[in-house]
Formats: sequence, C-alpha cells, structure tokens
Amino acid sequence: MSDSHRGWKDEVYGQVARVGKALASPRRLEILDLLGQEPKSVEELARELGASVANTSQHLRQLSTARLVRSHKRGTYVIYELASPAVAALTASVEDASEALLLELVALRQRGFGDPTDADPLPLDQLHALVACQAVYLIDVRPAAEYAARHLPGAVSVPLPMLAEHFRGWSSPMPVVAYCRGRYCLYARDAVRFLHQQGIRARRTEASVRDWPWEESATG
Amino acid sequence: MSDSHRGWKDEVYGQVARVGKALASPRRLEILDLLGQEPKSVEELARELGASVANTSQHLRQLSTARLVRSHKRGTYVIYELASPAVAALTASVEDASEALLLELVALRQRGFGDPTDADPLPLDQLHALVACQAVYLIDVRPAAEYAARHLPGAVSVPLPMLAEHFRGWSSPMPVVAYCRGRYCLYARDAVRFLHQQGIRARRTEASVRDWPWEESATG
DNA sequence: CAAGTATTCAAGTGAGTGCTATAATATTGC
DNA sequence: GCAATATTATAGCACTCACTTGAATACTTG
Repeated sequence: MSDSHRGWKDEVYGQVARVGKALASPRRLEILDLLGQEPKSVEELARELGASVANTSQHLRQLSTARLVRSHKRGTYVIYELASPAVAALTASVEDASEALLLELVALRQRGFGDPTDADPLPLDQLHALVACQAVYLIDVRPAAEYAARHLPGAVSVPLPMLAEHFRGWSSPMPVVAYCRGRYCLYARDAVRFLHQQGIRARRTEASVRDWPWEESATG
Repeated sequence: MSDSHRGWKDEVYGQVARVGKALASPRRLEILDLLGQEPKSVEELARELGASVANTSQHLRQLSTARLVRSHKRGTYVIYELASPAVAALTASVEDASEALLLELVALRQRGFGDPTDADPLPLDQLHALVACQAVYLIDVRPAAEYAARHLPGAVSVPLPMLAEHFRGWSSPMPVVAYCRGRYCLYARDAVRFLHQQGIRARRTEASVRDWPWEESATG
C-alpha cells in the first residue's frame, strides 16, 4: 500500500529538496538576501560576498536551476534577480525559523548588536506610526542603487560613506532612525554608532524593504 | 567596511544554513511531513519511508542537531516530534515555494491525481463551510493513531484498510469528503477511487490538520 | 575587426553526505 | 541477571559539493 506510492513520493520530495538544497549553503542564503534588496550583477554580488566571481557564478547557477533566481543581460553584465516575491518570502521563513529554533543564532546576533551604545531596535509598528506623523528623520544607509530600486516611504538616502558629510552641522532636535538591508546587515548599527559619537539622537530599526507593507511600486 | 563584517556574516548565515541543510534531503522533508501528523518512533518512520532503521536514525540525528526535531523515550521506543509549530510552518513554506517555482512539481502532483475519477479537490474554505452545516460526511483515512493525535473537527476515523468494511451497505445520500496527510499523500485519492467504484458520491480535499485553523487542543 | 571586460566552463582537490552492513548500547520483561 | 528488542555508533563505499585555477565564450566599444 504505502509501497505502491513510494516512487511518486520519492519524486515529489525530490523536487521539494531541489529548493531545500539551494538553501543549504551560507553563501547562497546571503545571495538571496542581497538580491532581495535589488537585482545585481555577478561581479557586484561577488564583491559583497567577498567571494571569487567564478564561485559566485557557480552558486548563482545552482540557484537558477532550482528556479529561485533568474537572469537577463544588461549591456555586458548579467543581472540576477529573485524569480518571484515568493523567494523573498521563503528566505524570510527560513530565517524566522532559524531564529526561533537556534539559540546560537540569537546569541550571535546579540553579539553583533551588543555594544551598549546600540539601542534597542525600533519595532516595525512604531516606525510605521512615527514615519506617518513625521516625528523622525528616517535614513536609508544602504548603497544609493538599492535605495533607488526600492526604499521605505519617507526615507532619505544616506549611504554609509556619505554619513559624516550629510550630518555635518546637523542641529535639528528630530531623532534619526536608520535602516539597512535587514536583520543580518550591520550598516544601520554602524550609522547609529557614528551619530551617537556626534551627539546626535539616533536609533536603528530592523525593518527593511522586505518588511514594509508594499503597495505595488509605491516608492514614496 | 563590508570586509570588517565578513566574519560575523559568515557565522550568521552559517547558522541559518544549518536549517537549510536539514531541508536539503527528500527523506528528511518526508520525515518532517510525517512528524507534522503525529510524533513517531524511529521504527515507524523507517517503515513509512521504506528506509532502513539505521538510515532513518541518522537523518533524525541531523534534524535533531539542526533543532528541527526533539525526542524523548517512551518505554523502549524513542519518540521523535517536531521541535515547535514553527517547524511545521517552515516545511509548509518550503513546499509552498516549491509549488510556486517548480513547474515540474505541479506536473508531478497532477500526474498523481490525474485519473479522471479523481475529482478536483475541495478547497479549504468550502470544506470549512460544508462541515459547519453538516452537509458532508468527513472521513479521516490516515492510520487511527494519527487521527487520535489530532484531526479535523467533525471528522470520522476511517483508516484506509477499514474503508470497505465501513461503507458496506452505505445508503446515505450525503456526499463523502476524504482527507489524509496533505498534499503529498495519496490516501484520500485511493479512498475516493474506491468509493466511486462502489457508486458512492465522494470527493477528496487537500486540507489536512496542518491547514485547519487550530484553537489549542480542540480535537472536536 | 580587434581589444577589453564580464561571465561561464572545465578540471582538480579536499571535505562532506547518503547509504549499507555490522557492531555496540540501552532498556524492558521474564 | 539474561534474552529480546529498539536505537545508535562505526566503518566503508560511491557520490556530491564547495572552492580554486586557468581557459573559453560572448558581448561591447573603439
């Protein structure tokens, strides 16, 4: 009985495992998070990953055969992007589950944000409210291209290298809130540390373009 | 800049990849689906999988070190169970994503349910309504132990081997709806085929205990 | 058409994985 | 305590995977 279904089940779970295998490498997971920000070229991904171009290309090939990403050519570059929003939802699920199950991961993340000057992150719902009534100065500290692709409504683009220049002579009493790529990105942490050094009220949030309630292409 | 965060990112994504690796094997995915029904012993899982006990034990060990499952002893048996509801949600996410991304999987599933006598499955919301007003006879064709652990409200336990006996002399005009473990289980299909042969109005649903809106331990 | 550049292919290596078969380790029931 | 049984550990095999290196491909630009 159960035996007569064996072949079919093997095939079915074999297919699901194609997706599972794609999620089995740290590099590939990081690639998926990066592509969740914005489509990127192989070279750019390799630079972000600190990996060789050839190696990055191979990982992208695997993600591609598992249908998690797709590519098209733009000029001399091959631009990779997530195959669908379902992929961003999938990686979010895996990361959520990991945080729920692995104490090590929670500890590791606390270690990254453990400096006493790193205030608690601003929760998503509070951010929503504060931005709506313009009570905070929301900055997007990712590279400009990622801001251009998609950003939180009301946010100002201040890439990390521009931070000092942007806040030179800053005297507004309005508190600053910084966001970056999300949970596993330290840009916002670095920004907040710098602003604190300058005596500017600042806080980070773990919200990112992934979490924001998106109406299609509303890039306010 | 990005380089100074490298070590931390490697560790973080390494942790997430622990969960990813656990999802990278067809056998382990099937184990997670089976444990989503009910906690089971190694021996029982091995029988369901058509795998050796030793091999099953090894897979369970991997799932265990990734914290997706946990175990406790009952008599001479070691009973494995999902570590938390988050694991069931995770496997559901992976399967959802696979179905959204892999045409092969959709085709494969259609092949399993492609017989013209297999009517379209009853959607979850319709099932909810029909059960609420007692317009259908809902049968749970999984093994009795899984029914005992958890079942849809209003369902009657009719394990597949008991099907013929249960419906001998059946004359009610009420249509039968059969459910089993879910999307990748063929028990409900087999039950509906049999009932059709007997001239009984029957339909399957892909709803399962995983999909039902559960209030805690309401096993109506 | 030629040069330059972005990407992919191919081969090689060391580590890891899935499976089998066999032995070892409980733990229960007599 | 001894036999029976459920589970896990160990060793070995074929295979896959991640990464590196060096060459090949494809496309743009002059």
